[in-house]
Amino acid sequence: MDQYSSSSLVDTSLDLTIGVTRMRVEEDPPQTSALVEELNRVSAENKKLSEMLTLMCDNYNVLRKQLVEYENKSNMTERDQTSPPKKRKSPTRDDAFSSAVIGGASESSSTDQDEYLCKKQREETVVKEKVSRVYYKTEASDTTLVVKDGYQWRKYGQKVTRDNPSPRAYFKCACAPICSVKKKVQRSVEDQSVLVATYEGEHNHPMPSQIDSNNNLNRYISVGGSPTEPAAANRSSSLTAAVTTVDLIESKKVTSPTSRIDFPEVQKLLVEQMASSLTKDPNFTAALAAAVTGRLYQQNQTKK
DNA sequence: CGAATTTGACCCGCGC
DNA sequence: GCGCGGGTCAAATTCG
Repeated sequence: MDQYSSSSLVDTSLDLTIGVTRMRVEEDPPQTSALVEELNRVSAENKKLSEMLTLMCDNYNVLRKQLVEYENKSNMTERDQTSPPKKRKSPTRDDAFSSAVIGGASESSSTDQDEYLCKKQREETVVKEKVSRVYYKTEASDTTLVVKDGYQWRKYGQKVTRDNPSPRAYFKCACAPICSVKKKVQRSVEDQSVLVATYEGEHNHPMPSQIDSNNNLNRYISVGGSPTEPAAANRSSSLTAAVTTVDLIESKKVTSPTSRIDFPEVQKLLVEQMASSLTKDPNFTAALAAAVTGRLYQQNQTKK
């Protein structure tokens, strides 16, 4: 949580004015004023957007605090009730394998007692397992149930469930059985463009995409939990998109910090590339739309 | 040709 | 006990 609140302090400005203003002034005075005006307008807009984003982050933090408090309260009451979890435990060989390895009792013939112990261990691990849900905004036309969260997954099943007409895809972490994290991905009933990913468990290894930091995946800024845990419960899709964009901007900012200072032509090129890649990037447009609609919604709420 | 994905069969918990 | 439904397995298929 603190990690995220710190992210709200991050300078989200696109900083599109870098050196360009000075460059133009020297070259072509008649056009400069218009360009400067345009740049000022864009940076003002940019400033507004970053303010909105900061505001949204703050609001999110407040909401999240409330949610955590609420969850803590409900967990306390759940603990009082001694009834075991109703949901069926995954009776996978992975679980049996892991519990056997942890217990150091592999290759033994399974007696009833062993089975019972395994079952008990399984129950305990399931109770301990972190289950979190993450919403991803995608194109409605995009029929794939692929969520680029930075980790590598292996699909092991797909099912159409009763409560939702769209199929649910089942994934295991590609590092299984070392990492026993699973996720389910299904389109939201309410909004087909929203993918709901349910994560079970925590990764015990770093995110593979961290090595390749320049790819444009839907990377996360961890809001809660461990840094390797991508999911945080009940994150809104708009926020995810906004967060992605902040991340994206930041990554683009650090692409070539030295060339920005030294070479005006490179600066110009960089700015153009940045602008074009941002406008082409669906994540950016989605984040922008989310930020604006969020703000509008907020204004409507305050008016009422 | 090996790895990844698809998909029908199967397993198991739960409600009736 | 039986059927339903969610979850998993594994053979078949596709892909790079």
